[in-house]
Amino acid sequence: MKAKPPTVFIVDDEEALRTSLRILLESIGIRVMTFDSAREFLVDDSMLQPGCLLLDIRMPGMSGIELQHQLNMQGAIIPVVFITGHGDIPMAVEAMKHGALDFLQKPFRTQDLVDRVQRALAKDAENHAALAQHTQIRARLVSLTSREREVLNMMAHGKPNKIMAADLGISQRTVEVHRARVMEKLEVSSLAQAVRMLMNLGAEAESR
Amino acid sequence: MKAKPPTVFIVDDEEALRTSLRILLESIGIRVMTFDSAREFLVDDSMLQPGCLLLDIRMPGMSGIELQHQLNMQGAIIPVVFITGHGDIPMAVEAMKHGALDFLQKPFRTQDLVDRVQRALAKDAENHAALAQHTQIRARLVSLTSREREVLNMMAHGKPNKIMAADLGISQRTVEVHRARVMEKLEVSSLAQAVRMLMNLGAEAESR
DNA sequence: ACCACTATTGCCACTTAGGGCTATGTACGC
DNA sequence: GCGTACATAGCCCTAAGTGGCAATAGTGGT
Repeated sequence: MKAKPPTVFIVDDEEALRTSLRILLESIGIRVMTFDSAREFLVDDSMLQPGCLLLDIRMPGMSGIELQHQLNMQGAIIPVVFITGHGDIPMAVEAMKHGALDFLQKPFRTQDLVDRVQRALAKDAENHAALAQHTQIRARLVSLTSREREVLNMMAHGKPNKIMAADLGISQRTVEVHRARVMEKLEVSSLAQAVRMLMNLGAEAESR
Repeated sequence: MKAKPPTVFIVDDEEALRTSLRILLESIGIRVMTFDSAREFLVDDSMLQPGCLLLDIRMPGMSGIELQHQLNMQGAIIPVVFITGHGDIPMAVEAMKHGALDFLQKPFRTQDLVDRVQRALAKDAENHAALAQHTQIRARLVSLTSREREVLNMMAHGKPNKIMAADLGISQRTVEVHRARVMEKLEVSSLAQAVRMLMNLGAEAESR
């Protein structure tokens, strides 16, 4: 598809830190984009792009924690690494429980930072791969009519056409037609593949 | 099946804390078992029982963190809540990354502790429910012969019997027999159910 | 040697699923 | 009103899966 270069998004109100992080990361060939406030990051569409977020907690206006919650509510999948000089344990624990990938204290060793950025970028690549698959599957599912969805669900539970016909109060032939359309729209050629497609969506939606 | 009462396991070297936690938790009707060292907990089989673990970090001998790693390596599923008076942020972050459910600092409000214990017990109930299901499914899968497993995998990929027969170099009738045995041993009556059973195992095994 | 388990295959009858073709009825938007 | 999308359903025929009955064969253990 499209292999956009991953970018490290840095949100921090201190220009000195932004600059030094930019120099450090660019020196190892990583694209960097900086923001001096959470708002500025939010108005951008950066959270949708591949990359990771290095986020300060204590900032004027919206805090890093608030930004994280905002991103979670928007369903953003970008990995977040907090960097802070004024954190405490409850704050770190809360951030982690809300899905932060890491929580780094200033001052830090550059190698630590680089390691975590790389782990975050790797995680993001995973997320995007999974998301791309889900998006495609969802697109196929929404193209089904409501009747077809009913039939699909019953298929996924192993009901034979005869039973479906009885349950739905329609003829078996009609069920067969719906079933054929379902298979066509989902772009699968066997019931097994259709079930797997559905389970891939359901199972990962539960996880975490 | 067996609804064993959940137990809160407390591992701390300070007797005073053990006692006060015991009194607190037992006062709200929760079973408590205490240990004064990580080793003592490990020799017990408590980590296999339903409940949760309240774990101090700084202890003589094996630290709480080390115990957590040990439990992870043993595949224990018991939720761990750290309680410590001498923690720092990197330690808390590491503990959380390694799957700790929470990380509480002393001194804490009793209500906070109770909340977290209850969340941990709820989480454990979930874990055990999922584990019980997995165990049962695994038991059925191991009862399959290797040939049956081959056929099952091909079934799950939607291959028709004719193709399986060709791939395996055997007659179609034989494939049908294996297929029938698979369905019987898995205690399912449709291909869809068999696929769902397999996916339940695979998908959750990947997650986290 | 005998038994248990597995794998193998054939025959037959019955049930299901799938594809092609055609056709009716309804709802919606232009 | 007309075209489109959707649901409905019949007929015919082929392909695939299921279940019962019977039989051969190799492997491993008692």
